[in-house]
Amino acid sequence: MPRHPRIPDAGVTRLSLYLRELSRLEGEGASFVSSAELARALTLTSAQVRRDLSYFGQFGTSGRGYEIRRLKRIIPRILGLEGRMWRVALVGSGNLGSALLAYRGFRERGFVIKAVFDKDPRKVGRVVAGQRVEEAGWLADVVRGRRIQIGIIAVPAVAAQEVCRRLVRGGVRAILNFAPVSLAAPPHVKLRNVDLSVELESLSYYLSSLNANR
Amino acid sequence: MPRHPRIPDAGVTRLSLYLRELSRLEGEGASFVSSAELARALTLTSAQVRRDLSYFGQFGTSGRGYEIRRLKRIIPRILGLEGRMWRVALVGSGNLGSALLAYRGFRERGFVIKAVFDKDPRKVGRVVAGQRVEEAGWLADVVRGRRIQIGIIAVPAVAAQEVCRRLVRGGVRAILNFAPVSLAAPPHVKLRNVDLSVELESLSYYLSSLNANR
DNA sequence: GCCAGGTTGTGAATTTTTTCACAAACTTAC
DNA sequence: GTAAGTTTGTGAAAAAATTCACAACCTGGC
Ligand SMILES: NC(=O)c1ccc[n+]([C@@H]2O[C@H](COP(=O)([O-])OP(=O)(O)OC[C@H]3O[C@@H](n4cnc5c(N)ncnc54)[C@H](O)[C@@H]3O)[C@@H](O)[C@H]2O)c1
Ligand SMILES: NC(=O)c1ccc[n+]([C@@H]2O[C@H](COP(=O)([O-])OP(=O)(O)OC[C@H]3O[C@@H](n4cnc5c(N)ncnc54)[C@H](O)[C@@H]3O)[C@@H](O)[C@H]2O)c1
Repeated sequence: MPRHPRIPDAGVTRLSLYLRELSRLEGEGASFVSSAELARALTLTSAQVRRDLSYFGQFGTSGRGYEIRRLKRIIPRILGLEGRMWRVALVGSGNLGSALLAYRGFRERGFVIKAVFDKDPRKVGRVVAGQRVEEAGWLADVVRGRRIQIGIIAVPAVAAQEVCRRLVRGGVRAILNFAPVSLAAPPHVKLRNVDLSVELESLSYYLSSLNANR
Repeated sequence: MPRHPRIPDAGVTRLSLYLRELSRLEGEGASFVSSAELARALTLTSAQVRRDLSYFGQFGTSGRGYEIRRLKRIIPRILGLEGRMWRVALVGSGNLGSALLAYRGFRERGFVIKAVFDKDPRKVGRVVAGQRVEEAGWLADVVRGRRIQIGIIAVPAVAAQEVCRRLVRGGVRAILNFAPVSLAAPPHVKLRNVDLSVELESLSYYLSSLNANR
């Protein structure tokens, strides 16, 4: 199987968005979609859509656009979602962790939570959304034992680096971090941060009347 | 007061990260920080740090670096966080909405939730984290009446566009959207999306062995 | 006052990402 | 079969973002 070319980071994100949009279009009964339509729905340019897809092959038909069913098979393949479930560990079953755990959308997209950890003895043993919360002490061993590949960190900032270390020790190769700290991890581990305060602050920047740009 | 220059979108995000990091450094007793240190902590380059800051003025001292207390006053000013609280409406008090509502971090960063809406009669009237959940029917009027500037959408995807419309009608000028749909809003409204499935899928892309790049 | 060491701010160069623009390809209608 | 109308895929151009690299500057020691 061919090695994929270098696509911009933002391009990978857009592939996911195309996939989401394709499902919606299919639900509406459409069978083909043009780059222009897709672009309009996602506020991009049609050239961008075509370029993103062209990194991976030629999937369109001149004069018709892209066959939705075809793209819906191809994009998951590109994203590494085809015919598999990624095994995920969630660390921290507090407010945010519980919301993530209850969310059914992840499974539909190919991610299944195989372990939930907390260090609070009052939470350990509880069953949340069908998952038993486990003692964080054995995190690394459990993660390794269950062949978990992705970790989600939803613990307070002070604990996040230590949790990250344990996840890495357990062998995960990717981490989604919700704690507002910058984590250090070895280069073979892909880190991704979601910081909601940062998102709001960015809105603030654009709101504040001084920055009337855009 | 001078109009700010055009800084890359990612640069705005980094300003928030600098601010976060500065608080940490201050907590450790530091009083100056160099661009190289800041860069190391956030896995950026020192040139990038200097460039980002230089868009807004000259805040450093050759040979010493940046005075932490000074930067901690200046960055909030740039981000529009100085001496004010942004008034926020949260729509949807389900799993995710409740987690957001309970989060104390937003207030510390200058965002205060002034209204919470839900359309489920069983949820309306409940008090979550000190906030009474209100009937979503009057959303636009309430938002306008309380002079709310930012909306957070935490409702199911199918309801998100309608909620967006109402928020806009109520006069918000920025929206943080958690629903996995692409929203349409007038150009004066700044939209920002957080799609956690997209984040996971991006991790999947980098994990999947076909993409050994990076 | 001078020197050694360290760091900024920023033009210029480079790299990355996006957009333009059009030949080639396909579709539909007649 | 042909013509009119679409839309792709992609070189080439443009724009945007990042990095290089260094003069200028500041500090602290002596
Ligand atoms: N709740 C939100 O909406 C929100 C918003 C933005 C950011 N965040 C961030 O997400 C993270 C979690 O937030 P939350 O609101 O769920 O906090 P929370 O306090 O409700 O939950 C944190 C959970 O982590 C557990 N924990 C602490 N240390 C641990 C460890 N070493 N190992 C395992 N578990 C441990 C705690 O027992 C608790 O159950 C925090 O870093 C927070 O800053 C949350
Ligand atoms: N929970 C998560 O971890 C998670 C993760 C990723 C994405 N999301 C997205 O975030 C959104 C919320 O997720 P959730 O898990 O909290 O869902 P949820 O079903 O727990 O909560 C949704 C809430 O919105 C309310 N609601 C529905 N229509 C409404 C309307 N028109 N006006 C006002 N309120 C309305 C419902 O009554 C409910 O209380 C969804 O779009 C979901 O896809 C959630």
